Amino acid sequence: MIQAPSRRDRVRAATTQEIIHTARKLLVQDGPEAVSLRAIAREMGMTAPALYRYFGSHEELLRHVVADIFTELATHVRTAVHVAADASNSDLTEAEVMVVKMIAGCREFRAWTLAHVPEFSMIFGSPLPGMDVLHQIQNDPTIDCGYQFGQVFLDLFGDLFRRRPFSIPADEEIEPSLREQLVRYRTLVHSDLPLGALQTFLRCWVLLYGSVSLEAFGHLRFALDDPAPMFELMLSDLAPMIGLEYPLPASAR
Amino acid sequence: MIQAPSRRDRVRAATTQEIIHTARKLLVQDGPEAVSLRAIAREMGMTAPALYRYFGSHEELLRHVVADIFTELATHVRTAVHVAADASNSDLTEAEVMVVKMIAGCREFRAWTLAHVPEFSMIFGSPLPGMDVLHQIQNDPTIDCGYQFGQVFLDLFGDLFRRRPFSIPADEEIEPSLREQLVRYRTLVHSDLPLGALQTFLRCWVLLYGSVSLEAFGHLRFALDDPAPMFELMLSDLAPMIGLEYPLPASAR
DNA sequence: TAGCTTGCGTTAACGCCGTAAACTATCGGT
DNA sequence: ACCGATAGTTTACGGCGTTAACGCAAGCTA
Repeated sequence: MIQAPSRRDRVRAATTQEIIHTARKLLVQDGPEAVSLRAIAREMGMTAPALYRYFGSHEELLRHVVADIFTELATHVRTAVHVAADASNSDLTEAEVMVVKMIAGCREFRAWTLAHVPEFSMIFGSPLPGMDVLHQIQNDPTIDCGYQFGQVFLDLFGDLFRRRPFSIPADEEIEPSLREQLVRYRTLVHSDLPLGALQTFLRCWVLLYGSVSLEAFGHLRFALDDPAPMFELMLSDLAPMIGLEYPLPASAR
Repeated sequence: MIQAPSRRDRVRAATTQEIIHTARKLLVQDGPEAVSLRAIAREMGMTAPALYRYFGSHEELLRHVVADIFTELATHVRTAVHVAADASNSDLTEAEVMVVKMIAGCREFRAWTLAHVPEFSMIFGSPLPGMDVLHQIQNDPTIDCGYQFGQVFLDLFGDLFRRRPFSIPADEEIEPSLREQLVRYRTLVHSDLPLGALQTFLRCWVLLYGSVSLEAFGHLRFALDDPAPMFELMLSDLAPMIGLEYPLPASAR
């Protein structure tokens, strides 16, 4: 039978989100070092030890913040993809729409990142020590949300491949140790894509992550003030890997 | 006239290096948070305020550590390149040797990184806040050493291009705003390479940085336990951009 | 309705941290 | 022999994560 929400559920559930959002606010306003338990509590009109009712430690709180950021990013990319699909020229084929969606997803990933550098640094910068161990821990929010984010791009990629197949390496062409790992990965994410497609997917991810994080972290500033054109170049590297020409034909823009 | 080294030069010059090395030791042993002034001083049998004789603040000390790491990495890559050249088959042409050197440089960058993840995170992870401002500050060791590191790969790249020219975009094919920035970059680093070569250089840097940092930060672990094959794939993406076939012909390995 | 339990907060305290100020010992040069 | 600089000390302040002990109010139960 269904029970009425207990006091714990009502109050506490609302407050954990408040804490996380306060932490994010501090992160954005004052940088990563400013996200201290005392500062969060101060901002909320509480005292620091009170936060221990909600999180076991400062680090656990941060991991929930990371999870929150991950899901927000995933949502942003997903909705940007849908918006692009809806707004696309209505006489495009389904396959062409997939191309539009793919490009929109990559562009939104970059756009969100540049608009949220502190958050991006938190989830994609140097990992908190002890992150390695997390893969063995159950029920960690970070891991789940990270996978959920990866799934957004993987779904996009899978749809594109099914509707507009492109050339991928055959299983025998894949380096054996990689092939074995791709098999594991495929079962982990319950995908039915061929291994070659997964290999291409990861290659695309390397490109996308590389160019975006380079830009966000300022590691191209030694050469360029505005790395935007480099992102476009990256997209032209990406396109042939998934059977597209780039820049896109005018009809798909 | 030449003066004998004053007491300041003798003692102080030796000790700043000691401090930096102690900081690095703590970084490697106990992680980035463990690099505190008190911990460094403790390790050296001193008290924390003594360190203020050598560095104006904790952050300034960290910037010197970053500079130290940058130069070490640059040295490692440079010597690995030389070693590879010396060890290479003696009946190779000069141009073929350049290929060997290029590959060796990229491999050493990855190898050093994986063997020094904490150091890599420090210099290439999410930037310390205030890094943006540093570009206006003079005499900052971090900036100089960062450029020095970049120069290693740029020299390698330039030599390869001169001895074994590959196809690059013409100036007119480069996106105008990027072209303008490349002109600035070229004068900044005193290079005489064509702009198209510099554009290709930066594209290679995106690829190399992306795959290596992805691996070092564990952002491929959601899919792969051992991302080494992905690095090889990245090299095969890189090779055609600079006119090489990859995997290399047996003679050049 | 009285009393007990539980959830959610407090205060106080411990040992870290970066940093500043005042002080001290030691050494080289005049 | 003294002076000034160098390189360290001690002490102190405020902020940090974390723990322990305590308080209060709402909810359930007898």
